[in-house]
Amino acid sequence: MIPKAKRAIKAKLLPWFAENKRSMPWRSKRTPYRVWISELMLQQTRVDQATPYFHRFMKRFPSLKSLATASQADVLKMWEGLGYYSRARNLHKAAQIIMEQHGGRFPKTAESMMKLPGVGSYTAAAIGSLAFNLDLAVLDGNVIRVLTRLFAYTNDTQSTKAKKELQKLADRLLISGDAGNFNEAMMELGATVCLPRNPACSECPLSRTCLGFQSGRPTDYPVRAPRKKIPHIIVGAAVVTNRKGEVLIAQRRAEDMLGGLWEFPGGKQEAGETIQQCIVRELREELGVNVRTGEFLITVKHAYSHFTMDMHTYFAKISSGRPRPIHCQDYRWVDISKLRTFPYSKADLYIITELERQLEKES
DNA sequence: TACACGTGGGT
DNA sequence: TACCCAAGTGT
Repeated sequence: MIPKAKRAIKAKLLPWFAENKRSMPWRSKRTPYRVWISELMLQQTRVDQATPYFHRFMKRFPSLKSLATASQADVLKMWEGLGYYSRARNLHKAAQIIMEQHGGRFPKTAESMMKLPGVGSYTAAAIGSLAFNLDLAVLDGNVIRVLTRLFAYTNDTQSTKAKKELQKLADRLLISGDAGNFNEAMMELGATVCLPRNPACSECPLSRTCLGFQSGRPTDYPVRAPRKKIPHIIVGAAVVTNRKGEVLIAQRRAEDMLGGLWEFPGGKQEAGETIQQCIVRELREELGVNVRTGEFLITVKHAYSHFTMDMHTYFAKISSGRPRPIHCQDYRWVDISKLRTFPYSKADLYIITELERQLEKES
């Protein structure tokens, strides 16, 4: 079965890929740096979403050195809106490690790459195959779907055992000397033909070899345990202004979710608490100030990876105390026109947009 | 090992 | 609407 599949990949899939590959900016020049950035951006992210970020990022940080010497805030600002911000924090750290410990040269083996923060087995194989032509097979969501259908593989793909077996399968199918094309072809097939819900088997170059297709139920694969339900929380947040018309923003702690990003201070509503009481308590805990809440601004409804949130946002004024960074990394009083120079998550960007809209309306 | 970690598009 | 999913990694 494996030799037959391998022949089909060589005779059918690679020619299909040559004909059907989409134009992507990082394909033009496959330097290790460019491949690294693109692969990180593409983790759990669609090509269309990552593409504009890649262009902007390469313009702002054209070299490894420019990235390593930048501030974390600048790197996060370029990553703003892409999500999974640990990717950006790790990327920045890794760039500094490469400058300091590798003389500015990207490491050339999978083992040394995987010592870099944020580079796991997938990224090491992707960079190795695409930038250094190493015989390394990637295993991502696409490849898992293609392989489980191709071989009608029924183990839960989230198990360690299945990951190992599927990696071994990919290793054995890999076309030696052409790993980059093999990897991209497998992923491209998964992304455009071997789709999760509605696979286009009639257009698939591997359908004659595919046990999933022959079973008539390709969408039975991959097999995985059902997801758990995710919780919903209510959050109160404050746009605190002072007499100068400046706004108080706080920087999230490095190790927390959205670490290093800035936000309008606030937090999760507790049982038996009104949203105003929540805001007063959170501002006291986070920044050591007492506030009076004022007018309602906006409710931001947002879905994170592991919970959903309604963030009720009110204006507020400090009634006593001076801000101190207690449950945050830093704080700043910022003119509204300068708010966007700091990096935020999407939820807080919605607040800024609403703030600007109201300001526009008043003038 | 299972869960934390963002966001946007598709059905 | 609510859920699923996407070129994963770290803990």
